[in-house]
Amino acid sequence: MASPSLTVVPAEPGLSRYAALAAALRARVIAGEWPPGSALPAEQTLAAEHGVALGTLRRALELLADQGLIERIHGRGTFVRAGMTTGGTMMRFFRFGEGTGEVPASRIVSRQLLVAPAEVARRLGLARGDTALRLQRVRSLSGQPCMYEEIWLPLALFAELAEGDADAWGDLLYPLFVERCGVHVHRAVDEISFGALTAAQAKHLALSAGHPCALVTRNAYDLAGHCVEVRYTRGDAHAFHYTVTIT
Amino acid sequence: MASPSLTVVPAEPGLSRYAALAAALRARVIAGEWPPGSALPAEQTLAAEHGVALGTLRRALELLADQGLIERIHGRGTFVRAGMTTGGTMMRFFRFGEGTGEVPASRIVSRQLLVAPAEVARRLGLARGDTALRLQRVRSLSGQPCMYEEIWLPLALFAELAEGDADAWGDLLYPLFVERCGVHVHRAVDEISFGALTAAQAKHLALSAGHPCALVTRNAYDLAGHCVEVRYTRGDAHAFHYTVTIT
DNA sequence: GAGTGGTCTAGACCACGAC
DNA sequence: TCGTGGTCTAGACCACTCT
Repeated sequence: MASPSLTVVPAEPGLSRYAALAAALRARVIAGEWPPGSALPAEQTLAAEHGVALGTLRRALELLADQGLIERIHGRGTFVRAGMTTGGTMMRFFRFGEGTGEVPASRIVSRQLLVAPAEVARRLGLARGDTALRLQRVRSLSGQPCMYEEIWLPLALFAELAEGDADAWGDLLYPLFVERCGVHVHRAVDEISFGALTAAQAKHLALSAGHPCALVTRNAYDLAGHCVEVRYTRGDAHAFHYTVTIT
Repeated sequence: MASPSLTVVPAEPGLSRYAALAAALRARVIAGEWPPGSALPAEQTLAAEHGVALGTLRRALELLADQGLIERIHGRGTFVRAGMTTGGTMMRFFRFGEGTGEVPASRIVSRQLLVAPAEVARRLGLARGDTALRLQRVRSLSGQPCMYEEIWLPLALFAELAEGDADAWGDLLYPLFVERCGVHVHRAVDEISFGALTAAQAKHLALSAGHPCALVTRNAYDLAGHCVEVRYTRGDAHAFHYTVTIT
């Protein structure tokens, strides 16, 4: 591997030094020079490598930390964020039971290789006619089904999940994605809307067909910004609640 | 008025100098020393006043800017944020028409002085039995009603709005709050949930009773953090949409 | 104690806005 | 041209973590 940028930052036009530096460091992270969870070199080292003062380097790292790319821990070091391991919970959108932080149990009810529908293909960045892995699962709290999910995964990354015992996957998918496929979900965009359950969906949730539901359509992205998962989560609309602070 | 803090920041225990400074400046802003929309003194001045280096003072101001209390404009100065004048639109939660940035027309359908229900009193911080001003209004786009709102205002601040011609208020309330009552809405917390329209509500929206609706319950706060408005906004659940980014 | 990030300082210079 | 905030530097010292 060629030595990184051992010289002065090229002073991009219209960009401050630290902003250009941050972009350069972001590129090095995305290129995999420091994998998720690993530590970056010390500030002094990075500052010397890029030929800037410590303060400028720190500004750049603060930017990346604000953007969620890295995490700085006093006394330990600067680390590439490992991704949303448990942070992406859909429970943020629903109020079931007593609202404890309990992780809902997961049961895979279907796993198929299918041609991705147009909308899914668009979201995943697949070509028309490409196949993808579709999972359907029910999530339950205290034995009560509360969410029904349809999950689409590109085969190029998740072929590993097409086989083997899905019952052994556990209740959380994102840690599984990391362990089995090396995929780190780094950011997700959730679109909320309301609709009605089909008969099939309702059955899984022990509700009646046509019952109102909240639908969360999630696009999940990796470090490089590629969409790695499309997920449709449905739950009883009456259990939906979400809080937003406007400033 | 006593001279502010002309001496060194007292180095609060467990707080960095700039954090303590930010707290001190925040207190001065909330006390009204610099009203919303007005400019703070220059960095050099403030740094001298508080006996810190420029860099430290800047750190404090950056904190307050991140928190949305002040706004820094290169070449012009540092200003106390004037509040959400148009930024608080409920249209962020709905998809009506072609999704233009159009401001919905407002029609006040009722204005009454009523004893605040328990929940409203709690949210507004009123005593049991206190009266409040209740507005009901319909908001329309291209003549089509799309949102129905019930708005509760504490009389102590909004007595001015209990009289006069409400038809002359215009389509936005927050600018009216500033002009007529000197109340700046600085922050709002919106809780989203789902329900069904009562017959009365449905009538205003040209829908049928029991139609599914999205309900946005807003608490609006002023600079000092006091709740100055409670608002219940209802709209057709099928028009609801909202996007959240998770990191 | 060695190594990490966090704070604070002092000063130079640049970029922007208003007059 | 002047006053404002924004950038960059260089260095000292503090606070936290690990061993």
